[in-house]
Amino acid sequence: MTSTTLADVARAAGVSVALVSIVMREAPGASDATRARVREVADRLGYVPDQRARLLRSADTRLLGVTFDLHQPFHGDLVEHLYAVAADRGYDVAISAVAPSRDERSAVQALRRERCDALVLLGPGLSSGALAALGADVPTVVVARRSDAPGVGSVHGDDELGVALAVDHLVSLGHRRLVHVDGGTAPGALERRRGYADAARRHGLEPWVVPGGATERAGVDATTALLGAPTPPTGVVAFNDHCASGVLDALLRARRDVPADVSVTGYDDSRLAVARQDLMTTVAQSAREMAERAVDGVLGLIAGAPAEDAVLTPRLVVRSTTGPAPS
Amino acid sequence: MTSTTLADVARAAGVSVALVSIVMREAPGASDATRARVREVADRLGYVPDQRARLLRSADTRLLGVTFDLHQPFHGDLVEHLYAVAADRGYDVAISAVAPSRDERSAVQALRRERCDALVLLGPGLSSGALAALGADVPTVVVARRSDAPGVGSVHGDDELGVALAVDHLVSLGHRRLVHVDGGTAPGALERRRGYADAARRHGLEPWVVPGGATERAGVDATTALLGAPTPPTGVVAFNDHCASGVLDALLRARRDVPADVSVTGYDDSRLAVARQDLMTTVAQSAREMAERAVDGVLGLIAGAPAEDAVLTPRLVVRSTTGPAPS
DNA sequence: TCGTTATAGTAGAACGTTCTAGTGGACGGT
DNA sequence: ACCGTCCACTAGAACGTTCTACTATAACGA
Repeated sequence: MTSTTLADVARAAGVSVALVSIVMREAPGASDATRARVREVADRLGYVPDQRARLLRSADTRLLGVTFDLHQPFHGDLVEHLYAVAADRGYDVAISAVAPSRDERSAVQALRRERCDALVLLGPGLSSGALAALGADVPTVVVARRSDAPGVGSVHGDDELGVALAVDHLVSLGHRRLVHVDGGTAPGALERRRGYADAARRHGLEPWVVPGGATERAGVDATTALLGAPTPPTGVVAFNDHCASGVLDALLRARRDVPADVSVTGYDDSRLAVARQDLMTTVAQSAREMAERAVDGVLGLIAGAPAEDAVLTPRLVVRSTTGPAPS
Repeated sequence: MTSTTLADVARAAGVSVALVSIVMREAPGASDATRARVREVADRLGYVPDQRARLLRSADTRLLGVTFDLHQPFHGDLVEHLYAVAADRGYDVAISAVAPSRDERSAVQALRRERCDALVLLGPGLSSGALAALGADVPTVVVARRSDAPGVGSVHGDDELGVALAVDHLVSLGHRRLVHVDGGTAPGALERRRGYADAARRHGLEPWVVPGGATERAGVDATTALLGAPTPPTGVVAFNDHCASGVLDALLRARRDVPADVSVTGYDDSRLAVARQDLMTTVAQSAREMAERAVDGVLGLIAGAPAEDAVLTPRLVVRSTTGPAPS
């Protein structure tokens, strides 16, 4: 039941431990003949290298610690890309989940015990003080959040620009009565609110913001209230895809046709945006690009570069929930 | 930048390495006075124990490896509970994600390198041969799937019973024209199909199954086809919540009222079931209970008990997508 | 006074790997 | 014949912890 070690393989192959290590690491210093023989023996014994012992020996672990929220689909996308990007740069990834019953401190602590070379935190709720303290100990980059902590890098989308893209799109389709169902106190909500207001004014429109949130329910509730308005909007810029999904639900229930009567935009281009029957027009943040900037950010920090704040340009994805304004 | 070790703390506190180890582990063998002093020094130096070195020394790692699908919300729930249950049993959890770009083999291999004491695989797609081979090396339990591999435990819901609960519920509401939108080749689809057919016949109804799938789109497509039938169903038993969500979408689009015209049931009680405006009637599998059975299953295997197949009893959650059959 | 026993503490091996500093032999040039 | 160089390979230390075996010291009963 106890696992095979380098020493077992060495004994069985009649060579030294060091040589087996050389062969397993594909390092120079062994003839092709012995290489083949050692490999054969290792396979036969079912040898699996012990990661802990390996890392313990070498100074750097080439391990990137990532915390993410288990219930945030976009984090799933990010983690997937982080695996790929890190592998490409020769790094391994250790992930640690955050959930209602498992706070961020525990998640980070678990990674620190693993002695990760650097940390990538996805949408962390940590205070900027805690973040700064962490960043002082280990190279850290936060994703999908602005970093206000010195020494800690960050990667996030340009939310103001993203919302402006949605507004521009609707205006170009002839819409004049635009409403923003906002994100309340969710991260990024402030920027999106501001982006909406600025864009609206730029087009000579009076900003119209109703309180919402980051969930379907918030979208439903806001829309129900809106439909009672004397002159309902023809275009809705929702805080995110979840919220937009709620908006669509409520509109459908109220027998409004999308996009003939009302156009709706989401934000995030999550799985949700393409799961519904009507594919959603939304603002996409490239998970791949975010992952790349995050990994390169921490690698920079490891190499001694100063922390930087990477702002990515979002992209409008036009699908079937937006169309010409009703005449 | 290099981290503080036991030796550093020992030197600073003027005691031996072993004593610091004793204090950090809260093991007996140190006076309260020194305990306090050593702790103070450790805190001051910012000592964080090195998990790798610690585990390397002790024979068992008290580490449970878990693989899960990044894009499966129910897996998120399971992982969250696994963290809690494992902690309760004195075990730590290492998670490794499966995603389109990261196959199960890599995910499992990463955990094996960590020398986990046991493996819990959530909804694995591994062949039963591969599973058996794995189980021979390390105690393994699969969750949300039947294990056909000898030596490998499993935990899953009683799908036939779950679907029967949904059918019974609809029949008790007076429905007679029930259709099952099935899950195609998805895991569990076969059992749910069978459960539906048996239950229908038990009530003297002719089973009516249409091909579906595990996605919103499948639900939409199946429903669109159904609405063209000469006598459309009054009750729809969908393969899962995603599928049911698509069914609801399509019904709403077609101006059918739920539940006045048609009743719909989902399966899984995922976040989706309560995210929609109309809270979904669905069959719940307790994630908490699954996590408990899974952890206890692997602990049993570690202790030398034979592998077992735990079948959990599902529960019907009645919400607002089901109601009396139209007269 | 003397053992006996409990308690506080220490030295050093061990875990499985990588890395440094070699050893010894084959080969080639002078 | 001799020196140098390259190559395949090895011995043993090192990483940071835990664990076993051991040594002092103090307290206690007789």
